[in-house]
Amino acid sequence: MQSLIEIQQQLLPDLLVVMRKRYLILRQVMLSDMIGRRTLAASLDMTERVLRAETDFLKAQELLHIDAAGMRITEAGKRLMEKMEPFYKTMFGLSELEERIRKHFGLKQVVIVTGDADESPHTKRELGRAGCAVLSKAMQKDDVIAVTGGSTLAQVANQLTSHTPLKGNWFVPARGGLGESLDYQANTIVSTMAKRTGAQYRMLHVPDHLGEEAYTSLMQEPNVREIVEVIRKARIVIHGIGDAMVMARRRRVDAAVVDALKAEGALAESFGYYFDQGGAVVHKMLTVGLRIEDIMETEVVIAIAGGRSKGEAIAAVMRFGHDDVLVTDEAAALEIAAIIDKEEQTA
Amino acid sequence: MQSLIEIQQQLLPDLLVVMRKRYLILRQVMLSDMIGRRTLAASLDMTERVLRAETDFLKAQELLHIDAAGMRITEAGKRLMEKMEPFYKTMFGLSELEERIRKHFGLKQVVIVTGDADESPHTKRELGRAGCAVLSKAMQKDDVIAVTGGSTLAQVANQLTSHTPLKGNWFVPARGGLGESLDYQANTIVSTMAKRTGAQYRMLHVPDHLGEEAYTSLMQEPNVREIVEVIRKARIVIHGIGDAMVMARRRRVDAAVVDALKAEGALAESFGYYFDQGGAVVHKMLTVGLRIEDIMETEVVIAIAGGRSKGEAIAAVMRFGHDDVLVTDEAAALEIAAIIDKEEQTA
DNA sequence: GCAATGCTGGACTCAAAATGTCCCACATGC
DNA sequence: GCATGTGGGACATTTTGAGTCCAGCATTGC
Repeated sequence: MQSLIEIQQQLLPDLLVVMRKRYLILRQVMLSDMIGRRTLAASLDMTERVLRAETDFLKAQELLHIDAAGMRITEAGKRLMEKMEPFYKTMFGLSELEERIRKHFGLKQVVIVTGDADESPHTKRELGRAGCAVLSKAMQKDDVIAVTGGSTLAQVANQLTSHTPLKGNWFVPARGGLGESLDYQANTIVSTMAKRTGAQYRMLHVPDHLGEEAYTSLMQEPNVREIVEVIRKARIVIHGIGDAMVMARRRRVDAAVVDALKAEGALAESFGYYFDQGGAVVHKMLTVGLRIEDIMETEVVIAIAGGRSKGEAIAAVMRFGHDDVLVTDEAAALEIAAIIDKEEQTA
Repeated sequence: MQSLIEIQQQLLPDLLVVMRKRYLILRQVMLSDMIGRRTLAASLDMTERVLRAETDFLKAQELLHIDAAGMRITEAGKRLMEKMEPFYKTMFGLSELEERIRKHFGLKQVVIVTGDADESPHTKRELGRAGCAVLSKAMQKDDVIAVTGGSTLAQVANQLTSHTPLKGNWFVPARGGLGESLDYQANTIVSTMAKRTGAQYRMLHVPDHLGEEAYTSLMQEPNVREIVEVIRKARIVIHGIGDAMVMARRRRVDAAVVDALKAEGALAESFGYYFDQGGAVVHKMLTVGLRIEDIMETEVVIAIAGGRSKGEAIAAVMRFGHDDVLVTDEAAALEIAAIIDKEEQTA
């Protein structure tokens, strides 16, 4: 059964979307006994016209009965609902999760792939693939796309393709270099992405973490300045999310700062900033790269991260509230949902 | 699994059509090893442009590899085909049958509903439903629709509906009265159909079978003449199909004629004519109703009949070659397919 | 019995997607 | 090197989809 769904997903990706839509309409009608089009549209968050097209269809299938008094479900419709019950969760569980998380954080879109990126490399690859799809859709002509480092972003870079090379697009690193391995450096990822899509790119050959003095002098450099200006006006940002402590270690932040982070409850790290549980920035660093105020003005901010262990960190960054799209995996999504649950209970 | 497919067939028949289309493209590409767009379009009976839209999609899904030399299926595509194999028949078996029969008899459309009308009243009802759908789609403004008698047509009549009453349409009986029960009389059916759709109707109060003398004198009658003229210019004809001997008995044809029919190999009866295995008319009767030459000029001829026992008769009438649409059931369709098989083997 | 409300379905407009048609540059095999 | 067949770009046109209103009708509450 699962296998049939997988096949169908490949052959017509929006099958489940349509199916879910029709199912929800039918269910809502069933629960409402008798209901009008406008009321139904409102309760399902659809425009009247779209709903109408669907109800016309369901009527033609004789799953719905429509007359001047309103709509009600037919016997055949009820039977269909019953038969569908056992499939619902496997089929739409993820869509349900996506919608839940999307609404809770006020995002534009949430994409969840099956599995746990912590455990399976396959899931990590799928995560990358999903990220590519989202990014490709967001890209337009002559865009500047700022990219962070990390293994997940590297995964995205390795799978990015473009049918038609758009020379007008620029990939730039969001921040300077970290102490990470070369493969996961923002610079490396940026160059891979550009090469794979036939786009242009610029690198930022500067350490990410700087003292005030170094910062001022670097920003005097014309060629640094120039690229930084490009970075700060990026229309799209795509970034990973990490655990605060893990990242601090990887960045070789000194012990005093680590203690400070701990004290302030830093949970997550993303594009160089540290966030606490409530999504507040607990640690700011002077950077030549993308600053928090740039992010706030970026048109499309895409977060991509997966794995059960990252759930908490992802929730923290989402709460920060300036992301538009979240790409994650099932394990992380379930963690996030649990956090939402807990919060809603105490509230 | 079976059940999931049934659900989908109800909830998204439109998407399954798309799915089949994509499957067939992929299969054809696989079988052809490497093939070009135009060649492929020709072998699949599609226009180049729609095929292109589909191949672009399949390429994006990485199921198809396209380069300057042509297209070939990818590894992922092959795997998909394999995984799909076991589902294909349950999902598209009927579509396949439809297409096969359609092509063989050169019809415009074939519709097959599941089941056997001989055995299950439910299938008979479904047959009627499908007939309604076809008829509704064919009807235009100010059409004249000629209708024959029979239980299947009665079933159609009882389920016909119209969203908007079109006063301009006329339903007329194709032929005069038979010795059948009132419910199955063409006149009765015509009146039901007209009432249910808000259309007009005329009846033909004349016995179907006439001697030459009676014919001539009846045709002198102005009011008979008038309605006969309307009948003969019908744009749509919808008719049932019966077994020749059963119909002859029901019509109380005299023994001599029955023997003649037998001798000539009459197999099927439809709109008052008897057909042999090859679709040739073996018995002509003088009629005030629709004549064979009128049928030949009718724009839309719809045949509707089901049940395993009718398979042979349906095939015979189809071979006659002036039908455009056939609505039948699975059992009859399988019979028809078997007949086609046999014939193709001897050929 | 009547007014008010809520319902569907038709109509219209506008935008977007699908489709039919050509043509060009290019690979490939003869 | 030529003929054939390939994908892909371009563009006009048709079809479809969607937003918005409103008329006509049934039901309900008074």
